[in-house]
Amino acid sequence: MLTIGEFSRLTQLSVRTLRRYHEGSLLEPAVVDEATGYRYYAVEQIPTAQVINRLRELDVPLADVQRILRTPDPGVRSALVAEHLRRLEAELDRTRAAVTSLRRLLQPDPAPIAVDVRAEPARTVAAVEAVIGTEDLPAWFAGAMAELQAVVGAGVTGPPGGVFDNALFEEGRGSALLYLPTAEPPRTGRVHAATLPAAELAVTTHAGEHDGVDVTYGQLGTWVVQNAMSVAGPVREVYRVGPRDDSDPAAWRTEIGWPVFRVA
Amino acid sequence: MLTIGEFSRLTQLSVRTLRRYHEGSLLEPAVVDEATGYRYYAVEQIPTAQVINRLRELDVPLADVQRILRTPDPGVRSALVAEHLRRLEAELDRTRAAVTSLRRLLQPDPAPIAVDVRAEPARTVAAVEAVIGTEDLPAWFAGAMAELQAVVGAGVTGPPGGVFDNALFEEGRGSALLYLPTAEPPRTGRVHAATLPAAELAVTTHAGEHDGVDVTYGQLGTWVVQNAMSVAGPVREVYRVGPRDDSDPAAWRTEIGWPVFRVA
DNA sequence: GCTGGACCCTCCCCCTGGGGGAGCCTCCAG
DNA sequence: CTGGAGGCTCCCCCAGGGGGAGGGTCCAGC
Repeated sequence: MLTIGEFSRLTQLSVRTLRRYHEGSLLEPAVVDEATGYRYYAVEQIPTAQVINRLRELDVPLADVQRILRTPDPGVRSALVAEHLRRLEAELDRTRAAVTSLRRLLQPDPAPIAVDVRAEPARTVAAVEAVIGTEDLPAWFAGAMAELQAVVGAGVTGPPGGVFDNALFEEGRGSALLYLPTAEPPRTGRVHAATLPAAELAVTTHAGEHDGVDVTYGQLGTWVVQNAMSVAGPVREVYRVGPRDDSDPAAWRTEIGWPVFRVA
Repeated sequence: MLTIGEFSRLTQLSVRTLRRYHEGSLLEPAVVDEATGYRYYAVEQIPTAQVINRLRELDVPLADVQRILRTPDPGVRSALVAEHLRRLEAELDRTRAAVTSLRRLLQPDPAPIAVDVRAEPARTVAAVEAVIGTEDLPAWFAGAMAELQAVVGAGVTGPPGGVFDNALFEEGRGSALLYLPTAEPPRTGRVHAATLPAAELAVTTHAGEHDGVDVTYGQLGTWVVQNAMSVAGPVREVYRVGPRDDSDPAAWRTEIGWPVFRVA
């Protein structure tokens, strides 16, 4: 039997934290003295404590740690852990994107952007739609693009594009639509025909990898406001040159179009 | 002039968060209506808001964000940002270590460890010492090792080793010592002669990359307790085979020794 | 057998960086 | 001129800890 202090030394968990884990029934001491309240731990609990420690280092929420610990089947358990590792990967991607965009934001004189205002007619395309969180957007995007290309195949009549609800950026969750233009939109799996409404668009083109695109968004937003226009509706993107067209990210071109109307 | 809602849409910062940033004078609205309390932002503030947003995505504390924003010199500013990126790198290393050690912890039947108890005589070595946080340990370690090797050179009479205060693990901060055995310890820069006291050591050897070493620590701790011994003093490591001896991490051998005394 | 100091207990408040919601005021388009 | 969208403040909530007060317990050395 180990006192909490000894157990703390053996597990690198602070005494306070061990008490908290007891309280949250994450790691119960083997024995609690009824009279004194003293906690006593067993040597066998050390590996468990270490698992908790490592999972916490991976920022796994305590609730999930509990779930993992309570899972007896090692296969299922490692699946749960793998799930969290995927989350870490996604976070790493976000971090990379933030670094890229920060580099762009902090460079002394940002290149001004060229903005066109043009009327876009309504058109019907093959699309995949979902209500999704920004968190899952990249994964959804990749899947939807693959499905679209598989279904539409050679019938493609132009570059792919997307339509993204403003709520997606404002609240982190919203409707997203990915499309491929084609003459006869099929209806297979998640792919179906969708009509993009006509709109007056303020359009600019983002060059380079997609990670720094939020800076261009900001510039476009600034332009829209400075030109006495208001935003009306979801933003549109057209992937003129993407990873499928050129392996060099510097060659990529993303067209960003914001539906606008003149205020003044 | 933009209302807080419009500004929120253009910067992807929630209205709540913008208000909080105002309160913390991180991002002050260009105009605040005295009568109504309404906040109005200028288009020019969009890039600033974006910088804040990206820095927050990198988990830079608000206080540091403020410091970065208040730094006028772009050179100094990017140095501050680079500092945080280094912090991220360090965190990534920690994450990698946690993943490695977790993999070891979760494998069904962990290999039992072989523990020897042996008396170590006192000896004098060339050492670098510091009181340091676990955070900075890897960087300090690399620097100290390089300095030791440069100073001691060919006079080395054995593998390098380290002595680490228990407080380092218990409280995240403590004294660390790295040494190289040599006949005549020189006194140059941070390198000086130090005497390792004689000790009764419970010794085991950790095989493979250093990342999973905490699991071995736990096993050694378990062994010590189960064999009715108590820990007395800082832990010692000897790097029998390290990155300097073999490029394959699987070949590395770290000897871990815990000063003990028999309780029963 | 006693005693002092190390160790343990609970309880409360603090931190960061947000979110939810109540209750009320203000702006502006129809 | 009026209704609803959108603004305001204030308070409580969350995770996952840390600091410290005030008091009880354990045990090694005398």
